[in-house]
Amino acid sequence: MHRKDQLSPTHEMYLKVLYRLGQHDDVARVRDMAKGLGVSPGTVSAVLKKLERTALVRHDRYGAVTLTPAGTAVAECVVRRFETIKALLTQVLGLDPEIAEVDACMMEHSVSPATVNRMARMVGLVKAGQIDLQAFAEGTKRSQGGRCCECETEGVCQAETRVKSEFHPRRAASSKVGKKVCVD
Amino acid sequence: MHRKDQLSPTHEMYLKVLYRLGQHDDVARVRDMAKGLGVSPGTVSAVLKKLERTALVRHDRYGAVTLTPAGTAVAECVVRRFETIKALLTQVLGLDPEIAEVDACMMEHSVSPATVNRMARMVGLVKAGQIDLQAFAEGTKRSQGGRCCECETEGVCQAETRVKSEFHPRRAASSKVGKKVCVD
DNA sequence: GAAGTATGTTTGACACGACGAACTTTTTCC
DNA sequence: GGAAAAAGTTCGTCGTGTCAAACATACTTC
Repeated sequence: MHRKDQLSPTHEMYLKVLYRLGQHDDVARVRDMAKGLGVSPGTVSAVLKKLERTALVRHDRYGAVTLTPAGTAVAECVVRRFETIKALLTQVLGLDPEIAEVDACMMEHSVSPATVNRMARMVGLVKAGQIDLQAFAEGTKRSQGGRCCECETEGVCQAETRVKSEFHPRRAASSKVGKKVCVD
Repeated sequence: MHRKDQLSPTHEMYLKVLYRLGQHDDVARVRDMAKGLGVSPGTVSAVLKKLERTALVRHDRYGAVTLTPAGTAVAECVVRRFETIKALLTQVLGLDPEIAEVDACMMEHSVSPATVNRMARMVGLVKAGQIDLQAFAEGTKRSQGGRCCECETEGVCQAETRVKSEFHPRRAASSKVGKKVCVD
């Protein structure tokens, strides 16, 4: 499904987590990445090998993991996309930050540049008060609840939200928060 | 990566394509699905088998493929999500429909119900003229171009847009439209 | 400095979603 | 109604991303 000339969402996540770890701690290690990604250390080892082959990370055997300049550039792209999407979801659509993070984390890997760009501009204008969201803010209290609010069909809907793991909202420390069923 | 209790994006796409085919033609066949999904007939056969086991589709050997009521419900959920996201992207963010479709098709499988709900409401208010996007509409002409407009870093950015296949914008009949590099 | 614990790596296995090629059925059309 | 073409299925294979378990290395601590 994914193209050879492009990083997979998975690989982008590895870079992003590495980037975030670099901001918090001095050195990142396999263990930290595994924790941040909700994945086993063995898996991290394997993926790191590929990322090293493409010169996006440097990995001292049994030692520290660091981003190369190229890897950093990619990670920054991903983080920037994430922040923009999250800002749109929270500041324009008024979503709960937790939900916004999960959604943004899924979108950040494949959303088009044009879309991110528009999102950023929209956020900017809203923040600058040039677009008035008063009408939207009203009546936002409801529809936050636990049911599937998006569709009217009866039957099962796949929609679901989950607890986020430290840096990887999409990989839920194996605990789902709410399974929702279309009943309205 | 995907959970047992939830359909994978792939399976949702199969259902969606089947749904769309059902609207256009009388009966859907493997060939049509393969075409619509940009995938080989063998792959369709295999996936259909799984979808049949979970009672989402009915498939007469060497014959027609149809959605069960449960499958229809899921497909309708997906289509509804798609339409809502696309509407937000085009009508609120002013994106080109082609781009909006590609992006919406990627988001439709994992966006949370809460988010879709907010999107729908936002679209509604904008359409009803209760939110004024005049400020946004101005200055929208630029930033549509061929460069990576979302990030300032030098180096390579994974951002890319592609031609959509008939029903599956994400699986581009193997032709990329533009590879973009962060140069700004 | 040796033991015990933390961390990392390797290996073998698995499910998924995809392909191509060989084969089978169905359809078409002289 | 039989041959040729089109459609569908099956089979073997592949790459990805994952795990658990066995093994290797590094770090602590006495």
